[in-house]
Amino acid sequence: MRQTEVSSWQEIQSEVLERIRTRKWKPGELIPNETELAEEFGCARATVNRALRAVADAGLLDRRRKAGSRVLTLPERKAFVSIPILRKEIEAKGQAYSHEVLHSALKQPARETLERLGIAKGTKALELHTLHMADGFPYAYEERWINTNYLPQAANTDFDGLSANEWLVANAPYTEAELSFSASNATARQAEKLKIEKGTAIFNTTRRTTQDHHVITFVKLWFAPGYELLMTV
Amino acid sequence: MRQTEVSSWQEIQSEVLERIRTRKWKPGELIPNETELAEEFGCARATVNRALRAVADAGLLDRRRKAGSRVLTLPERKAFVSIPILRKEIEAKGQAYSHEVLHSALKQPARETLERLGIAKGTKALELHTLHMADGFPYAYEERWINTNYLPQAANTDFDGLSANEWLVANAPYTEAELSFSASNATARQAEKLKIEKGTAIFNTTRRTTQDHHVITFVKLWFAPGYELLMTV
DNA sequence: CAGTGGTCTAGACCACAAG
DNA sequence: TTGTGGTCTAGACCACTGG
Repeated sequence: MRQTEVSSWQEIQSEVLERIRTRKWKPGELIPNETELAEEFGCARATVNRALRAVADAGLLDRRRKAGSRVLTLPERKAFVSIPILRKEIEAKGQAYSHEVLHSALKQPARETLERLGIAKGTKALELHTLHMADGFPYAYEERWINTNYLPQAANTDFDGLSANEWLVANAPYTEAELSFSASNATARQAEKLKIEKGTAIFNTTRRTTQDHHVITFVKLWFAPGYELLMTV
Repeated sequence: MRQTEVSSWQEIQSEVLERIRTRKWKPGELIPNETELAEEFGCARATVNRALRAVADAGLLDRRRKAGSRVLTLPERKAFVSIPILRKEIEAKGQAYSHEVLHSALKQPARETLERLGIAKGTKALELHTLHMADGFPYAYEERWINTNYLPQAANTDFDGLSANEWLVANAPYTEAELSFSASNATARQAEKLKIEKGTAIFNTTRRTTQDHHVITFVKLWFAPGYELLMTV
């Protein structure tokens, strides 16, 4: 028979997952320590360590020095989500991407926005309103603020060619991001931009990215009806 | 050249992130190989490997045997999302959780549901409608199907005490899950359950979990207005 | 204080894919 | 064919924290 060609830490990981799944190791229970498992599997402790770390990262084990590894009672499985670049997302559907900058101004933001950008009162920032389109139809409407105190070069950039979304990804890699997703009824203004009826349910995203505690940008997105965010675990 | 005197893999990771951020290593560029970096940092190759693996996991590097490690042009940063247990989510807000099973029946699902559950025509499954409440107010309305062919014990379980959500987490750990999020206008029925006005925008989730390719459950959730899904990177 | 996981090392061999 | 990352090992010391 053909060997399954998996590295040993992955095989150990599978075995561990299996024991948790089948309740051989019950929720709340301590599992054998790394040394014991290394003996059982006939491998180095480092290999067991790698396997258990992976299982713990998946949210199924609680690992503590001295206390050992315990099977979690209510595992919080974690999913990966990638922050989308709209152009790619649209092109992945086989549609043509385009965008239009509807508004661009360097101005003093309202107090709420000042706080979100973490800048002082009296400071200016770049405000952008952009409509993203798929095959010419409105796909998402975006309202964005860019912290030009931290990113002065953004003030002199033309976002008609490359969208702010992509320009930032390429020129101001963030270290942290906060995302939120919600639903709301389209306001008259949003409805007009997206060419839909007022009150239609739309999917919203807000995102704030920072670099070493300096806010880079704060953006709100409203998606045209039918939008669906998918992810797998 | 002067050694950079970093010791742990995390410090190396920071240094690598810094070099990517400051464009010392530009997007699309090949970075030195592991052996060279190990020399520069004065550590073992395994330590560099661990650091680079972490950076690659974060979506910033493309690592290939023989080809080397390359800085990605458009990094797709990945966020962790944990699949929520509604009770915990509500309690975390300092509110009291309760739920009510509005409907429970073992019956033959419609064709569409049969497919989603991956079961044969003529088979029965458990249908549940549940209202989740926070401080007595509707929080989310749930429509769920449980694959009782694979999980026969679910048919004899009373979900009035422990919600199906938690019972499944505790009794049928899944190996894979598919999630989707969207927005919609409340239908008359949904509005009635959530005690809101028809047409109000609500946040929807659907989830399908499987265990070794056997579908465990398929569930749709409609959240009361104001719900927000948060995540950080 | 002592047991457990966290990390590092130096060296080795392997798997993969670019040229 | 051969360079690069992927992994394993045996042993060591460290860091945290439970008892």
